[in-house]
Amino acid sequence: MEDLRRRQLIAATITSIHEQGFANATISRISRNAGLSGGIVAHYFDDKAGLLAATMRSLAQDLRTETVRRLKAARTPKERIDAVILANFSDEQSDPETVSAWLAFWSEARTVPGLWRIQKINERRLLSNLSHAFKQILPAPEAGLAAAGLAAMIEGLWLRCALTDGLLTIDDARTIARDYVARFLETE
Amino acid sequence: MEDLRRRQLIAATITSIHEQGFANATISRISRNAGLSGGIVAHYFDDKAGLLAATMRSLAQDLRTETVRRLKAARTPKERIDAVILANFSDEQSDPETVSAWLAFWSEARTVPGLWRIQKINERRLLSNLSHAFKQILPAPEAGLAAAGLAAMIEGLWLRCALTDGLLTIDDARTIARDYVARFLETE
DNA sequence: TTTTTTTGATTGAACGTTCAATTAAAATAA
DNA sequence: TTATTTTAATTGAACGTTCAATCAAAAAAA
Repeated sequence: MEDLRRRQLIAATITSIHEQGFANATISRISRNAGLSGGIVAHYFDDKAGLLAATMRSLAQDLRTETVRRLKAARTPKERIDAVILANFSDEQSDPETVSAWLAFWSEARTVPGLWRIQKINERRLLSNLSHAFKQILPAPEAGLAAAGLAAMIEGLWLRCALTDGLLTIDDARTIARDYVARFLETE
Repeated sequence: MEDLRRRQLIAATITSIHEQGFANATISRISRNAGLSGGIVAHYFDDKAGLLAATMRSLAQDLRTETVRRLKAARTPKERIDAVILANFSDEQSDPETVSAWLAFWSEARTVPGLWRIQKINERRLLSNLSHAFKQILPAPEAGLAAAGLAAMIEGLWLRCALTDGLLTIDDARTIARDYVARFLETE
């Protein structure tokens, strides 16, 4: 029951942020979206800050699970880089609600310590996955540049997906990211 | 006097967003930061929404001015692309307060029509500047990919500058963006 | 003086939190 | 089984706080 309710409220938080913006994602709106009463948030998450932190943790966890799953199937460094790209642009990770929520949390995390920690861990993991793989196929200085560049590009593509309203599709994003990687590898 | 006050309040809005986050950028805090009283906002901007829209417009205007200035000095398509990169990563456009404010407005613009229009115009201009230049030195399909890719990368690098706390410097960002462009041009 | 600018107190609405009351479920006893 | 007790889950209203908006009054400028 506890797990179900927590999942319900986290899902309703993401939906609320997507539909009305972070500022209007109030406890009463979130709980109404979840089909529950307002008081339930305090029961399962202590307070609103707890619900928001749990929501961001849930988003990070989903992305991590998807990434690990695809990395396991990858055999070469090149495949590992592609796995990270495909994980970030999978259907679940790049649906509009998820992307909207990520964008809101990026903005919010800057000044909220509890969210900042989650953000840093996530960011480190992305960069570490990419660095490790690039270092096996490129000389050190170029590998660092490729990893930082691809990490920035992935998040930039997410941002544009959230802000372009269909002008840039997930498929375009995949193509652009993969093309970027290919340009590093074809000189070998 | 009117221009001075408007500039004061817009600057105070950007500072407030950077220091306390968008949610805590209240009228009383913004006006206190500007050394003025709370009522002044209504006098010069009607209401808070007016001040926020004016702030985003001011950010977009500054970026536009800087871009136009550098584009005028550019002679070749390659120089025009570099001008756009250098404008986006100039000292004024990429200082922490400005980047924090942009991030907050990106998030907010999704659900606020008045901000969404500003965002769309800005986005179109960036893409148009890049597309036009790339089309003069690359075949059409590759030019579109390069323009979309560089636009995403520029915003992704901004995002990382706002969220990495000095781990990625403006200088790194410039290097990564320029390297991306170079990889398109060296195959010619 | 008249007009413009600025203040700061006031208002009403909306928010997060808290908590006593209610309901449903589970455990125990008859 | 049926009745009773206990536990847990959930509600919804009340409270105090904070905010944006309003406005009458004061200050400054013309």
